[in-house]
Amino acid sequence: MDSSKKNTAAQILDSLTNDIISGEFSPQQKLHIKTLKDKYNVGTSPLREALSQLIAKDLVVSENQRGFYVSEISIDDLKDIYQARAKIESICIDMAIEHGDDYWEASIIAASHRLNKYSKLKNIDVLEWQNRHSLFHDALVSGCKSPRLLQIRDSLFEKSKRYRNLWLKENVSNAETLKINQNEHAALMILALDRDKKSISKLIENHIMTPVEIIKKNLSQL
Amino acid sequence: MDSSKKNTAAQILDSLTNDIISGEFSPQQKLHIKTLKDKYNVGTSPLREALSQLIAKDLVVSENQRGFYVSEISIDDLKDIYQARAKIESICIDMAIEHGDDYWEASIIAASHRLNKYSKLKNIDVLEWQNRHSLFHDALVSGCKSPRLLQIRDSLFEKSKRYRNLWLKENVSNAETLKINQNEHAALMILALDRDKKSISKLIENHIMTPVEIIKKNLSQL
DNA sequence: TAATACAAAAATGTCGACATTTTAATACAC
DNA sequence: GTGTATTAAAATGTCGACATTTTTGTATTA
Repeated sequence: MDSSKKNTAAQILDSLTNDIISGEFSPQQKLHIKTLKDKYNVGTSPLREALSQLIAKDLVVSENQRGFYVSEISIDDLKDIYQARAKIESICIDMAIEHGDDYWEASIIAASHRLNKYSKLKNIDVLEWQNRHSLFHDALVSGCKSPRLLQIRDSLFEKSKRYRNLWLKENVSNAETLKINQNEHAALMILALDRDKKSISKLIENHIMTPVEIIKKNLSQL
Repeated sequence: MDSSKKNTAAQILDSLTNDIISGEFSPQQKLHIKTLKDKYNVGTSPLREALSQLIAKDLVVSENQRGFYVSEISIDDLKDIYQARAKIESICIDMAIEHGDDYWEASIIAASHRLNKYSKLKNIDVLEWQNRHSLFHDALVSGCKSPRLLQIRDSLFEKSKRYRNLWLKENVSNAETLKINQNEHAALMILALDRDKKSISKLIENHIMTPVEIIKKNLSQL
């Protein structure tokens, strides 16, 4: 573990980030200083430092003298985040196609294979599937050499997890949608290797926007 | 002033942000806690909270037990930021063209007029020109209804200011480049009103990338 | 002279205390 | 009973102190 090298503030930042994204703390929930101090066994300073960073990451909001709250979620925000993700992902892939070399192509083929094999299993562990799924999409954009754009991509993905997780609490992916999903992945790989910017741009935007409607339904039932 | 409503941490955040972007603190400069406490007349907690947020904003980096440093700048980073800005701006304008209404169009025309009039003056105050320039570009993207994308746009612009300001220290815009610049602005307006996505996309990317070469030269002389 | 070891100084990161503000609980008036 | 004022309780935000780590400076040795 390199968490031993991290200071208390950085450790709590990780914990808090995780607890917010996973939904352990609900949207708009008040985050009492005292409660958090007890929960994580820390003092005031590192806790507030972590909260400060969460404010900058839009996961927490605060009002002077009125404390901290988990930032709210909404259908509008859900759509906005996924829309932004779709656009950014499209740019990253576009740049990857421009700059990607043989290693980039190979990493896509490899990641696709790993995802494919696992998707055909009978009992799919959702976590493992998600992992391979993420790595496939990472491979697609890995040819994009812009650290800033990739960082923006990561940050938006992290934010989208809040919605995804809230949804996964009650849902497990079913076979039919999974199949459609896999077909899209196969198409994405082919278009990437063909360096077909225009087609892949449309496909990736649709691909990313797909979950929105489903999450939207489940979200409005809360 | 509503800074009276802000707590100490938020106030120092503003000051520090400004002092880093303006170049008062140099890239990679060490930020001693003690020195900053004296400079801003504050205690440890709010100062460290502000620094924590600056870390999240990539303006400051820190290593455990080794303190805080102004994050470095480089030609690679310069290019990356401007490239990212160009892509994001292009998306925002694209979405603005899709969703913009009469008010959007009118605001572009108005902002263009204000920028035009001022650009023709003999003695141009750089700050005022920059202000009108920003407002013109803001008007172009204002039809884009995505808060997240606009937020990303702002954040990238803020980061780019570090390079721009470092450069402005020694340079004043000259008449020739200003004229070319103005022609591009005129073209941008026309293309926006014509809703010509494809053309405006190329133009805005070039327009944003223009300063890079000039800044690059000045930067390598430091 | 260079390299290492040791001691002193400086700097970081964490804590708990305290002043201030907000929230709640209670009493009072209408 | 409703609404307002008052008081008590709880929570926030800031500070300075302190333990720990890093850095600097000096002396020692090869």
